[in-house]
Amino acid sequence: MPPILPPPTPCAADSTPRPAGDAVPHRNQKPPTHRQRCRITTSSSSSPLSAARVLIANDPTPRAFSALFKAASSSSPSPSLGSQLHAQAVVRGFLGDGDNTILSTAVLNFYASCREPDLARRVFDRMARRNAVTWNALIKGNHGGGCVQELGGAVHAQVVKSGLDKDPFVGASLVSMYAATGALEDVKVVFDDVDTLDPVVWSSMISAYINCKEEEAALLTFYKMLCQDIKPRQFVYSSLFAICGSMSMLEMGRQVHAHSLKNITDKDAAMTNALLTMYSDCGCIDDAWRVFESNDIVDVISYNSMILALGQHAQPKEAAELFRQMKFSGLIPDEVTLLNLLSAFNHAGLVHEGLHLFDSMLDIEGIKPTYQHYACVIDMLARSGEIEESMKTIKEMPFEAETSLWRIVLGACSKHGDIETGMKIAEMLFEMEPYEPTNYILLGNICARLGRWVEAEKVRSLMEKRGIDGDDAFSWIEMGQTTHKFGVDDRSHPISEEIYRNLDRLIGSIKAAGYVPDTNFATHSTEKDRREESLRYHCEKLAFAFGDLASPSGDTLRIMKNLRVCGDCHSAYKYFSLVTGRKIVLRDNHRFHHFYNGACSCGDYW
DNA sequence: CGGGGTTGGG
Repeated sequence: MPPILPPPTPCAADSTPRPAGDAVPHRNQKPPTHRQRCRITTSSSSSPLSAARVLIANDPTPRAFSALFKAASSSSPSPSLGSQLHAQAVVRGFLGDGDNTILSTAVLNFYASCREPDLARRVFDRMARRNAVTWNALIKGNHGGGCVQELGGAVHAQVVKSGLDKDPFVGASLVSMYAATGALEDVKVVFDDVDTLDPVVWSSMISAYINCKEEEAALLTFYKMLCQDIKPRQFVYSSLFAICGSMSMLEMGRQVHAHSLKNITDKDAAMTNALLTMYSDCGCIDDAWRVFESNDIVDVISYNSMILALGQHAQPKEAAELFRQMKFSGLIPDEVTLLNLLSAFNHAGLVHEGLHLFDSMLDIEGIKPTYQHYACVIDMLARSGEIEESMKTIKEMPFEAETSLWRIVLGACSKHGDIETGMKIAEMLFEMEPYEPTNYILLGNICARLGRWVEAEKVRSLMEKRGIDGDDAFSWIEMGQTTHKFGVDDRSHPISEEIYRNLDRLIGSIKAAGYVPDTNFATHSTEKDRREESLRYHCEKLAFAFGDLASPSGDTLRIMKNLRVCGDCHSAYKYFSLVTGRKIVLRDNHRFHHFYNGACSCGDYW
């Protein structure tokens, strides 16, 4: 028999001061009525452990057990607490042979939320009767539990046999179960069989497409849903905002925002947070601020999202100020908060502030640095030129460095021309992941920056010999309803000739203003004038030349690039903003650059 | 007793 619940003395999980009004029976109190016994457990769902003590101290009903399991499932479930409760219920004979579908389902659901599919399965097998809810709980235990392939299909077959595949609750669960493993074909089968007039099934279908990286299909599903006259709820809008943000579809994002204002009256933190992030991801930090400030449901994630956004948009001071405001408002920062603030300092090269925060994390904020925090600080040290210090930190940290972290340091070596350390790391990386193109490109860049063109060429030919190809660079810009995409030297655009003419004109005027092409960034050619030529038609320059042509002068241009912006283009953009008087927001794969009046918000540190 | 969403960016 498993141990019974711990005695009601303070323990690690329950040492926090008890909030006023929490249900703790006083010694001289009358025993609670049956009604009260049910209510006690549900009202103290914020503290399952203390609720559990209350329950066991009194005379619990099966119904009370159910409520307790429910409470325990929602807030970071603890498997040990669950199994103890389970044992208590067994002792009382509540899970005997009789009809106890409701309590059994509650137990089942508890194990499911703890990701204990085996235990869940055992409870399920012992149940005398099963209904849609039971099946649903079992399915929930399957995805995320890691045994989906083996069990998922079998469960699905059983569900079909019992005729419950029409049930929208079960359908929604099955959809997300299959989506978790990327089994889109199975998702579609479930979706077609289920009663699709249910809004949640549509919602889970949209999420399924997002999980499987089919963003367009997700949007299409949204349209189909509207055509069926189904009113979207907050869940759907948060998914859509996430899509629009990740794809930088500002126009679409604004439309979905307007749509949500018409359809959603009650506020919802998750939806608003997604909206905030959408505007930030589309380069509109001001709109993100507006959403944040007009939001009266502000939670930790709201602050985290806004601090992240400010960091990405090169506003570390504002991020730090918001962090203070967050603590002042009584919200407790979590590890993501600290990570986002650290990364805000990192983006801006505020090494001193970053190190100070990192060193005081545990003592002042009570948060133990995770691997991510270390990686951020190591990135910060390396990029600011403290490569030795960053190597030391890697050795000292209580985690094993992953290849992505080594790659960051390699990038820093390239930036600071540390060829020795760079070579060492590159060799190690070639061993660990011989087919990762970035490693070759970074090492090639180190050689190129030091003018060692022969060695740079060697790295390139090695890449070719191994059949490795880097990602093609491309940039895109939204104009009204259309997205215009440009590759390097791309001439496929319908008005390509005009674009090239405009770019030549622009380059002429920025050269007159003092722009000098930085040929260090042209690694594809060894002769100097060929190198300059190869820089001239980089995709981000083409995108700007097009945007400048296609929009009224003075408009802000928002341009995206799939890779990190090249140094020469960064310099050219500063001059572009000077000679055209435009504001330019450039999003690369890492952060945002705001160009205005000849300068960039990143202060040339990136 | 039940289903769907948001932050950390690779």
